[in-house]
Amino acid sequence: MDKTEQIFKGAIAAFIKKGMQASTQEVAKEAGVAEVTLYRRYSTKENLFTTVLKQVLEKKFGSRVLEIAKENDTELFLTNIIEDRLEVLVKNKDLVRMLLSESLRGNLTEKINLPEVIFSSLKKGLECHFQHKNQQVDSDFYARQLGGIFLSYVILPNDQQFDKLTGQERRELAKKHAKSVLSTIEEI
Amino acid sequence: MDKTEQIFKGAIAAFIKKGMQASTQEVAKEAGVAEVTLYRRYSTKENLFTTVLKQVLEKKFGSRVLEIAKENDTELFLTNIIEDRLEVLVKNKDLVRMLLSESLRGNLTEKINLPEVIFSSLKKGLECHFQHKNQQVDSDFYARQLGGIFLSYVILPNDQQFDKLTGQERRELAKKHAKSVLSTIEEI
DNA sequence: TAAATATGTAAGTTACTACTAACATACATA
DNA sequence: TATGTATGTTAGTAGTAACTTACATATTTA
Repeated sequence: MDKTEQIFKGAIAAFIKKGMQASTQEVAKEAGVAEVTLYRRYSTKENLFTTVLKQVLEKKFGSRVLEIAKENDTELFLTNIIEDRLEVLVKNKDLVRMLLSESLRGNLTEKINLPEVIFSSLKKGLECHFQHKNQQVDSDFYARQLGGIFLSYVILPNDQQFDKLTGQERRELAKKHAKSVLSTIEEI
Repeated sequence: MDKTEQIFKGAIAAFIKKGMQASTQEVAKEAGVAEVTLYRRYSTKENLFTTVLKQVLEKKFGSRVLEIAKENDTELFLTNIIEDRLEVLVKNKDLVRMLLSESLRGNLTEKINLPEVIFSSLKKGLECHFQHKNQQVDSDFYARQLGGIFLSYVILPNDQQFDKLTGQERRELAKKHAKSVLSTIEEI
């Protein structure tokens, strides 16, 4: 019965449904809390959302990228990162879509600007991996390539639901994408 | 001084700035037209926007995909399609971002749902191309791959502005992406 | 137990916005 | 010239939403 948790869950639910346009009334209702409580705690609607989203972003999308980057085999590294991030993003598809939508509108501050966060995190991972290998690559290009893969599964219509694939199938899909990225790296 | 054109331009300007949340007042101001004129012509704000956007979408994003698909060499076909669509999308980046944002929110009807439009148009192009070549490929997968490339340039931050590349540089970039896609096709 | 703190209720303020109505004016056409 | 049509101006309606205030009640803490 932690009020804070109630508010967080309510805010996220409302946010997923309507984005930042969700009214404080709706948030209060979802949370089972008085509207004025939200204002006493967070002062403004905007502050409420950014506070909540910042925390959720860390919790749900907390980056394992740097850890994965330690893998020495590049194809394996790419496969792992694709598999890992794709799983997280697709699992939280509705939330991700709202975050993207609001980011595109410029409503979200830097720390919760999802494209920014995704891109820079991937870039760091790539830099880390290839530094280990003493290999020079255009990390911007490959971060973009990876980011594009993730975006495509979240934004483009997907009939053959990623969710419904078995672990094995997902791994193969990730590997396929990894090879595609790798092919351009080896070009250099 | 065509009023219709004024209204279209004003509506698009307002839409780019604020999305469907743009008020009719703002549209009227941008267009240099009385607010009530909008209602007399389009009845509702929603109708105004969908009418305007549908037309703009056709005019600016009119698909050359099928034409390009006739190219017999697959690498060339991919390079051409990537170069062509990337140019159009990046040139209209602000508009595209708003369209994506609204599509993600589910505010736009089918005909102007940009992810849908992009994906299905790419898919058709791929099917057309490979049918000519009597080759069987997973067009869903490759349409997704191409779509991901486009999305990455519109959504992800890009410091080395695509806009500022020369024609030659763009072509090389497109070719690089094309080869990446091709590498997974040849896997089969 | 007493005081401080967190919450709920209810009402209100202010500002915005989609949309309408009434009337006036400009312009083209018959 | 007379009439219809497109537009502008102004005012208004009704609904919504962010945020505030005042007061009552519950819960925690000292």
